[in-house]
Amino acid sequence: MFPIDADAQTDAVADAPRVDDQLCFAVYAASHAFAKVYRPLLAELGLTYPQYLAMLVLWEADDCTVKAIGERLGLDSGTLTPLLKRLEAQGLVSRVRDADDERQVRIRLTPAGQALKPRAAKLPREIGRAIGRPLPEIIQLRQEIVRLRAALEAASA
Amino acid sequence: MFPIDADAQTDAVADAPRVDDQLCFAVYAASHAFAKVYRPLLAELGLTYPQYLAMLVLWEADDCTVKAIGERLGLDSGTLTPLLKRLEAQGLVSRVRDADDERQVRIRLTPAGQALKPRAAKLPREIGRAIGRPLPEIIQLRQEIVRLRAALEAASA
DNA sequence: TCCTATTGAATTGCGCGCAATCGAATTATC
DNA sequence: GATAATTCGATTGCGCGCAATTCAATAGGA
Repeated sequence: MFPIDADAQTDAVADAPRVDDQLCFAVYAASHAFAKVYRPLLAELGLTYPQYLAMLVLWEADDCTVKAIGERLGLDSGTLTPLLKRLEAQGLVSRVRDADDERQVRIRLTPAGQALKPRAAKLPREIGRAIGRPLPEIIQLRQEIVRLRAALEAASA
Repeated sequence: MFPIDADAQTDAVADAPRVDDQLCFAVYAASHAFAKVYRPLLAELGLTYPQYLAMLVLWEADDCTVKAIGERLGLDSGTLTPLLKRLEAQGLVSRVRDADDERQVRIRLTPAGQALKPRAAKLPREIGRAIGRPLPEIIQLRQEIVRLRAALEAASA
């Protein structure tokens, strides 16, 4: 028994771990599985999954800078700039340079972006039904994954 | 309290959920956090994270078809074909059409690909230390995430 | 046997995701 | 106030990840 990534491998030391035993792979596969469930539902709103995450941030706190969204989601400008431009092209957000600090670009919801909120709000509950497990369990699982993320981020810092 | 994706939101029905409360986001962020920890370690081996996953499959069972790797990792040919070509370009695998069924392409480790195995085998344990939690906990967490993935895949099928 | 359906890869197109770099704007130092 | 360092965002390049299409090879049925 070794503390191998996350897994229960018990074989000889020189053996490569089995992919199915890896915690990292379990998380990787679960993330893809989530995306696969969300994709068709989000397609009805004209959003991709990362675009949905950005909209979640804005629905919670409108008028953010790109940096603020990036910190919240863990994404950098190389990802967010084109993503936000696509949202702008769809008429869901506006992108204007801040008058006080022209380095910053403020992202604001348009009326169309606001209008999407109630439709999006119905979405997570549908997913919740799909998971089909009691809510307290789900909440606790989320907490443990959040702690896992924190430990990993501490390790890579 | 609603079964919202995965989260503990308690606000009014019309409100969009908060991103931090979402299980899907926790998993998404944890997956990125894993990638960030693995990336510099894998860079020493000249591999990306998905390439590492493909190599794990091959180290466990050499001489696979593209389809077999895809089923194991949940990836399709659009992702795997160029990925495997890059591994071939690095001299880690060979890609040859099966003589019996010329539709299939068999992927085999080269000596260089085999030689990478013991170096890669040391990797997960380093990560395990980074996580810094008792192994039984980790194993149980992995199990729950595997079950979550299964529920999601059942829902999107 | 011929015809059809199916299967396995490859290809194309688009959208992340990140490292590296750049340029403009701001702040700090002198 | 000139200079240097920092900050924010955009850009480029590369590698996934997936949907959709294409093509060759195989399997099945009349």
